[in-house]
Amino acid sequence: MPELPEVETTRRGIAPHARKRRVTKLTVYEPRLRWPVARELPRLVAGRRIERIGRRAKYLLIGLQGGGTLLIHLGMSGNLRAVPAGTPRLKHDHFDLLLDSGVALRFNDPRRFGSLLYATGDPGLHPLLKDLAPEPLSPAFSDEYLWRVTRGRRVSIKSLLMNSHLVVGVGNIYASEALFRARIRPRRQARALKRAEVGCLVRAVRTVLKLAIRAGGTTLRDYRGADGAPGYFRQRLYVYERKGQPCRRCRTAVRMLTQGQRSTYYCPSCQS
DNA sequence: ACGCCCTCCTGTTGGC
DNA sequence: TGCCAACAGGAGGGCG
Repeated sequence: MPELPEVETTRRGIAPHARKRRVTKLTVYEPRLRWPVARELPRLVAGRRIERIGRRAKYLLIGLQGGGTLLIHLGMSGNLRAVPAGTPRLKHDHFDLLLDSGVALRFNDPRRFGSLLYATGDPGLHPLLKDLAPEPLSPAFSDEYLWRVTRGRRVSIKSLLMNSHLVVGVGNIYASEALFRARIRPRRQARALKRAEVGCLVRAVRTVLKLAIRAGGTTLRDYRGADGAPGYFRQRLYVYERKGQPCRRCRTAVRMLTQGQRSTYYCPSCQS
């Protein structure tokens, strides 16, 4: 589920609840997530004020008074929602961050690919964050940057878009959508892209992520924002999960192929 | 360094 | 209807 737009939507939904609040208690019901939740985390965060609620790539960052930061990753099927304290726990609810306002930030993740980590000091120096590519909505993600990292790469451009050491925030949905918008076939080798195509792709990535954020993300199955509402970008998808259906630009049937064990969708007529 | 493939986990879907 | 394989939004890690 959650690619950058969904994580950003979650961040925006959580922020009004979390800002300036104190963490009353962290309750971990199921520590067996993608990375085991540190046993000492509850006593480490209890009583501390939340000073900042940020995002880096697909990680939510909850900055605490005194310098530490909670890192929350939603994995494939995770949600973080603001619920009233005492709301009955459902299956796959793995932790509650209870706030002094009586709101709990509740993490639900059926597949348990998500994570709850803690960084001391600068979260950007955490091992899982330190080698991430620039933010796609920042100036650092420039034509020049993508041109440089695509040079000499034999990997397909679609797989490259999903490599978080080169591009962050773009997952399986938005990789297909960005390539459609840039009119580039997903199987092209990254190194074969022309300069103009790279520029077009940078703009396409930015545009699709911004539009999806504006729509509250894409809900295919599980995804819900912090208030429980689905995202509405699904109805704006051009190719993703539209195999066999007419391309919304030219009416040619959308095709599906497999790259790196992931499904890719494209229009054989619009994209070359 | 690079690129490919496997893995973690549960739930849903589609084919027989 | 039931069973089982395939597949699902991420991404670290191991291997050649």
